[in-house]
Amino acid sequence: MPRQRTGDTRARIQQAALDLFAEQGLQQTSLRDIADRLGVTKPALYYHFASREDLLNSLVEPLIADFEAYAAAQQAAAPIAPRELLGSYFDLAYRHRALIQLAIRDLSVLHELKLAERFIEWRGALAELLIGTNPSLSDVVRCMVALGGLSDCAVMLDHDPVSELREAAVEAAYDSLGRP
Amino acid sequence: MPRQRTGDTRARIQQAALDLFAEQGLQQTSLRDIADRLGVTKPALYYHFASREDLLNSLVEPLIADFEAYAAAQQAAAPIAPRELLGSYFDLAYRHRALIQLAIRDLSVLHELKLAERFIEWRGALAELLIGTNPSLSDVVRCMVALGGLSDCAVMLDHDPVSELREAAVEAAYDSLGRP
DNA sequence: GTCTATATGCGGATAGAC
DNA sequence: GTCTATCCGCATATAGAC
Repeated sequence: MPRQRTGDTRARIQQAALDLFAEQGLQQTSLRDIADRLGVTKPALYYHFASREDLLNSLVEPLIADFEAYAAAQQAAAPIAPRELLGSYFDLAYRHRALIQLAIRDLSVLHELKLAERFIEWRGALAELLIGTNPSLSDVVRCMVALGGLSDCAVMLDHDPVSELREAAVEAAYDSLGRP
Repeated sequence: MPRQRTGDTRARIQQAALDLFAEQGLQQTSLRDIADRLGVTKPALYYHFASREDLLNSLVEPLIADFEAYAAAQQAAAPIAPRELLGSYFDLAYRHRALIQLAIRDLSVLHELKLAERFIEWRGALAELLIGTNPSLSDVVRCMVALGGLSDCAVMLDHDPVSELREAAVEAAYDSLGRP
């Protein structure tokens, strides 16, 4: 098949960046690495992105939008059955597993992209839907085990069949909540 | 109080390094940062450590030794009641929470320190004690939620009273295993 | 859109004086 | 034990030709 006509360079840069980040980490990947992978020179990248940070932001924007919308939707739909919330949270994490894997592998990404506070916000909102506004220490612990476990599984076991993985993860997370 | 007489510079460097790593991440902390914090110059550090890597290794050695000994001891003592294993694993993680926090915040630390394979080994050994040698996907998932949740709690909720935290975390982890 | 050439700064690391 | 001075390499980023 023929190469696409034009305008795909920006997207190719983004894909090369994601690939390299996954292979060797974000901090360890320079603009030179990205340019080399594409067979162009560094300055070429600056035609498509104003700076390294600009490139990074363009990669994370979709995730931010999706998480933001998800948190808002869940809050609007409250109260929700725990199992349902856990399931949709698994789906969300699975959908963005590539970037989350990156963030897990190198959490300082969160700081570099100023995502840390947002993540805490989103997580807090979900936790409130699960365990209310005045949780005991035990509630907080169970919630952390449940939500943390879900994203861990979605990200680290993604070579297994999704549907089975989802079911097993939701079940384990639900059990960790300790409901009778 | 008077400054300590001598010989504490090495330890002061290590402490400054740990503080800065916790504040701004390992990759983002240069030898210059460390030297500045102590009010000395970079070359001074090289009198006490052969290289940056040498400094890093000196920080992680105690953790390695402790984990190695723990994994061996647990394997030797098999079979162990799950609750007991989860509890002692919590204690281990809590004991080393400063460094684990670092590793969690920036997993590439594990690669930089060649700790990744060891961690997988240790975790695998513990998992085997919990779920045997031929686990189903559901077993693997539950085990990941349980062990991951324990260390998450030990590290991220360490401002709460330890004994209560430990009890709650072990209980949540045990429940996530789904034993009847 | 992509190139060559270059500016500028910071990283780890060493030599050698005090 | 700590300093000043310095080397080297690689990072991001820009100027200006094609």
